[in-house]
Amino acid sequence: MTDLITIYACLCDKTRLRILNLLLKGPLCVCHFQSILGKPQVAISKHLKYLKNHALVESSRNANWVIYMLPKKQSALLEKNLACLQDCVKEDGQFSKDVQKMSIITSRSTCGLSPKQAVTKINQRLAAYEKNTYFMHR
Amino acid sequence: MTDLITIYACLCDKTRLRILNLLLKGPLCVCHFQSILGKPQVAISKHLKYLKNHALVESSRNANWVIYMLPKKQSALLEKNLACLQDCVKEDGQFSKDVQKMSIITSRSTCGLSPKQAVTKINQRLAAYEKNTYFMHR
DNA sequence: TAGCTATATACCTATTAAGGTATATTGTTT
DNA sequence: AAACAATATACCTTAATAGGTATATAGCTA
Repeated sequence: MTDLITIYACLCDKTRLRILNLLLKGPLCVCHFQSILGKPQVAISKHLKYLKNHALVESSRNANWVIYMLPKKQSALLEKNLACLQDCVKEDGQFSKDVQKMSIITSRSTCGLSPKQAVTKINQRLAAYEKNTYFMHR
Repeated sequence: MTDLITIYACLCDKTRLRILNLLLKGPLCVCHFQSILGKPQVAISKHLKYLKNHALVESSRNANWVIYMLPKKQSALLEKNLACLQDCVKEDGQFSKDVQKMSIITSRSTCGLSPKQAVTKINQRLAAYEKNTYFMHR
């Protein structure tokens, strides 16, 4: 549905490119974008809204968090451009560092939480996992 | 030199996409863009300037005409994105029609010109051909 | 030189978007 | 219910861009 022009319009902002590059690795929530990209919450939120309005991302709420992800079924156009994007940034330091940070954040364990908190978190993760929106919070 | 964001910014306008799609087939001058795209001269001129400012096209003057073409040496980024563009529009009616029109215009012969005019034109074409800016005018 | 053709530029208007501050909303926890 | 955490929205300011009209420029022709 989203036409080529709109896709390019979404791609012509650095923050949005970084967001999409991260989403190519998996779902992520707003606060993680914040810490990875180092941008204020409102900036992230507005860019995500922009991407969502143009159908480049989807979101689903999980407790207090809203998880963003690439659309489950993508148009051929979007697929091609995301593949091209991935190819274009693969040697770019900033984009690689973003992905590195992401893997650190999403692999964080529940150590340090109280048992109750840990159970809650793990249950959340399991539920999220089944909804294909797996992610982690401290 | 042109970064990815800038390339996407150039690509997020329909007229510019159509211009680039045509240039993928070969050099073309402003007035031909006008007749193929059906846009006023000033619009074409401004979009070409935009593309040139961002190093997505080059130009060279040939008599009264200014011929635009893709850069002789393109960055890897630009190459990838132009290839992706070509792939993305190959099933789009408008872009195909543009190319069809282009081939009609650029294959136009010198029939109907006075001998002197024809010689002049042909010399121009030869000169242009050697400068890799071959195109045709009535 | 004067007129002509092709192209470019100046200027104006309207729209869009980015970035910021403050506030609202939604869901959770106690 | 109240406080809290994560996210979203309203509103403002500034900048960029598209589109249009009018005019300028560059090169050719007679």
